[in-house]
Amino acid sequence: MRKPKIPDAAIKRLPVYLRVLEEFRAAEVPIVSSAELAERTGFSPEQIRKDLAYFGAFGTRGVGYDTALLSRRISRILGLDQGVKAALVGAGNLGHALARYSLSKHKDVRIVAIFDADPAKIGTEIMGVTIRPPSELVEVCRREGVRIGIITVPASEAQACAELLIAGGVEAILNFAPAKLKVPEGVFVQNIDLTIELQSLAYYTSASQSDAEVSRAE
Amino acid sequence: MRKPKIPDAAIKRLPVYLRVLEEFRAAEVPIVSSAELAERTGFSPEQIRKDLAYFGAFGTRGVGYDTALLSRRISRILGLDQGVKAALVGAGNLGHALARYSLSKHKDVRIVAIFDADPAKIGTEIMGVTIRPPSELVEVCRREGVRIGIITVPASEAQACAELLIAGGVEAILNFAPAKLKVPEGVFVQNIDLTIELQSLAYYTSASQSDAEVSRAE
DNA sequence: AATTGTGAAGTTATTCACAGCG
DNA sequence: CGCTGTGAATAACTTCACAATT
Repeated sequence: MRKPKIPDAAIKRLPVYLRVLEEFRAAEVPIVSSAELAERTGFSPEQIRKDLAYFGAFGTRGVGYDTALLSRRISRILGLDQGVKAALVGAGNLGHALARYSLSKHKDVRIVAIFDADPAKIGTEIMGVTIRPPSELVEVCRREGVRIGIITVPASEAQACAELLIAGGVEAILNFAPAKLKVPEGVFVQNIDLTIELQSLAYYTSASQSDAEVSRAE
Repeated sequence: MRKPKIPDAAIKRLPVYLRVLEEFRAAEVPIVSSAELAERTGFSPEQIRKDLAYFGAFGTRGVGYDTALLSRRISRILGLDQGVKAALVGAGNLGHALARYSLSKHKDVRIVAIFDADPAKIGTEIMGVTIRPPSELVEVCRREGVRIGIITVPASEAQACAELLIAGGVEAILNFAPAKLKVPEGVFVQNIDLTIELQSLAYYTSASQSDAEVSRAE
């Protein structure tokens, strides 16, 4: 069997298409062209067509894409059609905010378990989900069929949390801790590091460019 | 004035080097090789050398990099050495969490102003920073010399917030709202969209695709 | 007539391989 | 000898241009 090898960048765009398609669907627009999707997503029409073509031919030449059909197809490609269960580890400020945000907004990726080591938090609830001790993590994840882990603990705890999640059967991790996780082959890690985002943004500010220490010209 | 052509991806790695260098410095390690930095950051030694070489020759052949010197140089390249001021717009769950996190952790990028339209929040404080109404945004950002804007408002408000920030002199925006911001040339926007992250992670889970190549973190 | 789907060309980023230097 | 710095090769991704299709 051939390996299609689809760019990670393309996968990241699929949820954007999904969101815009839902907006069109809500507005009862039955068909959209790649040009219209481009207008709303900010990506080029060619890129959109290419991204979709990686997974098959979903459009009709001369017409466009059926919004309802394409939306379903993308959900299916991402594995969202059956619903995906996630576990959150770390109920601090950020974890708490993410849990509330996610639980209120997402239905396709649902946080079904929350873990924290703080005895004061264990037993309390965030939007109906009870906070449990890490000792229950592996068993609960296995029992619930959790596939995505979200790590919002301090950097020093992150690796241990990742290992528990993986032992619990998690295959993809969203890591907010400023730490490089070592994971076995087959586990996907996506890092979101606020410090990195803010510090790299500083570069695009005129302050960093002004006082140019020019190295050596060639 | 023209910019040298350095990959955005390389800029994003600089803060990672900075963090690891600080760890080495804290451990009183005076010199590190690109191989050691690679070990700790997860990037390849060649990539690290190339990234650093974009800005000049900071190492010593046959020896390595002076941790203190390189750390200072990277701070300077990013424009962190003078400190960078940021404004947060939207003091909801996520905004609140980010403000607390950032104010407690970051010294080089500092949130100096927080804005929210909710009258109940205006006048209250988050870690010593008073929440102000959007009507004061432009003037406060100008007066304080704010360079970075962080948007944590609902999608429907995001574009208006971006415009206020830009009117206030902001050149770089970290946008957490699920919306495509239209900004003038010269303004840099970095989007972080939790829905996109979670939905795209679902793809790397066995439920969606049977044979996937994975285990790469970014 | 209009718009998709796609090989080819172009662009950008990463890895290789080794020269250059301490 | 060891490790950096860098042109060359490779790989990854995007854009172009147009044939295919309804």
